[in-house]
Amino acid sequence: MTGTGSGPRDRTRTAQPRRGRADKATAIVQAACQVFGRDGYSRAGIDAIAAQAGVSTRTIYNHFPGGKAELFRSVMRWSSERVRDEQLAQLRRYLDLERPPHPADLERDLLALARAWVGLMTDFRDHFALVRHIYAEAGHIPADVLDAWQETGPRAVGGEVTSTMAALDELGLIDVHGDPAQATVHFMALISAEITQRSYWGVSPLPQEEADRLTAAGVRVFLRAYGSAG
Amino acid sequence: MTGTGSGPRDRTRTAQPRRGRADKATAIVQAACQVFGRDGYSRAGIDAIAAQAGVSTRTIYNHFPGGKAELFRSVMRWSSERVRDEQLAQLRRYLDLERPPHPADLERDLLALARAWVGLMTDFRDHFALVRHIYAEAGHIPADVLDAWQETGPRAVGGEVTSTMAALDELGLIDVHGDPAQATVHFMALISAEITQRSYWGVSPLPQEEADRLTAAGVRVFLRAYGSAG
DNA sequence: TCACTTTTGCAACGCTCGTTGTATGTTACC
DNA sequence: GGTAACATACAACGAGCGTTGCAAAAGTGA
Repeated sequence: MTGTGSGPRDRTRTAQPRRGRADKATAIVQAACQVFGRDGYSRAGIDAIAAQAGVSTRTIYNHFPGGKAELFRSVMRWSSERVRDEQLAQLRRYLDLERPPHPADLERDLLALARAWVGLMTDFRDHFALVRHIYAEAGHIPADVLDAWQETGPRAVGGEVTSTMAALDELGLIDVHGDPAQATVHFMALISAEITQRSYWGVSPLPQEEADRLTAAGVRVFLRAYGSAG
Repeated sequence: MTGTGSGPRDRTRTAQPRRGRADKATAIVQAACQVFGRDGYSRAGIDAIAAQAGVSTRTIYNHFPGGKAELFRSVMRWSSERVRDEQLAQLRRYLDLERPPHPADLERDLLALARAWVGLMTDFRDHFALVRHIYAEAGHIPADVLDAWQETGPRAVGGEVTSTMAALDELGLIDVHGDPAQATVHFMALISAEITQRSYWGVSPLPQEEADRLTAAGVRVFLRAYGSAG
């Protein structure tokens, strides 16, 4: 059927809605984030990404001459920077060290931060799905790409949280037992562990109130272990 | 070289070492566990699995008529049962509820269990790599297969640990604050969170002493939060 | 030694998919 | 309005891979 030999003649079909031209790149990256997050690198097809972006296959190669690999790298950078900025914004919003919280308000603020972060898991579901694929396929991603991603993404956020933990320790609001970095990891683990487990790592999301309950429990446990009285 | 047209004539090559015949099936599953864990479902090739198992491609299809999909399901079952049995064995070894620990020995026993479990992560590296792929590709695995896996694997272990937590609570050794399942999740998260993070989810393993230190820290934090005094 | 099962090598099919070239159509800018 | 940059449709190539059939070879057991 492909060889009817009709040639480029019957191009009568009246143009799909053509938009701008520079934002195509971001549309492609955004669509690629969805498809890579859903299917992973190997399973994800260029055609699927093109369809999702409302763009022709050829356009992808025009914007990303490196093909699938370059596109994936771009998605990693774009998505992790976006989420990192959002996470840091929430951190500064709920734990502004210029105006440290009253001891009585510490749990409230930590809980607000935790809820905001857990909310980001559903707001940026594609991103976290992509992250799962990244860790699963870490052995097939060039080391420098992996390192650069870790540096600008998770490690940047972790560093900021660690600074915050250290500051809270200085203020006597918590007791990090000499290791603010460890307190950071434990905090993040406690607020997300049960949710990620119960929701199949985000595959089947939990009702809001249930997620809130589990988050609050994590914060309480953190404070039992790291509260200044503990 | 394959297309010399010589036909099946020059079969002079003197037979590779032929072994038994029934254990080929387990050899295939074991090899498939390695390859699936390393490469994931899509990337893993039947040829690679056959080579790893020291078996011809055709033999795989003789043992698993369902092809790649059936083989993957068999690997999921086989691997998770193996690890589950090992985890349960360690649990009963270090926390035998027939002979509950002295309060003074609780931390020692919890730490021993935690270290044993963390050790399994390296002993069964292929399995945990496979698990990462399972979670990343959960959307592409039939729901019943996923559920059956969860049931016989993680949930079985979690249930046993939860029973243990409840029993320790009854004995006044810890205080689960009314939710032993939550204590279980938090325990597992705390003992493994920093290790999985620092070791790139197991891609670049940590030195033994470092892993021990982080595990011990996790256990201490757990006891600060869930100790009967807390 | 002789049937019978299992394993193997090999070729081939069919399909998917990444990638590229090219001619045509469309949009933006001056 | 004309020109240059950008997008699209289409076709095609090539490689990889899952899968199957088949006949030779090797092991197994009486």
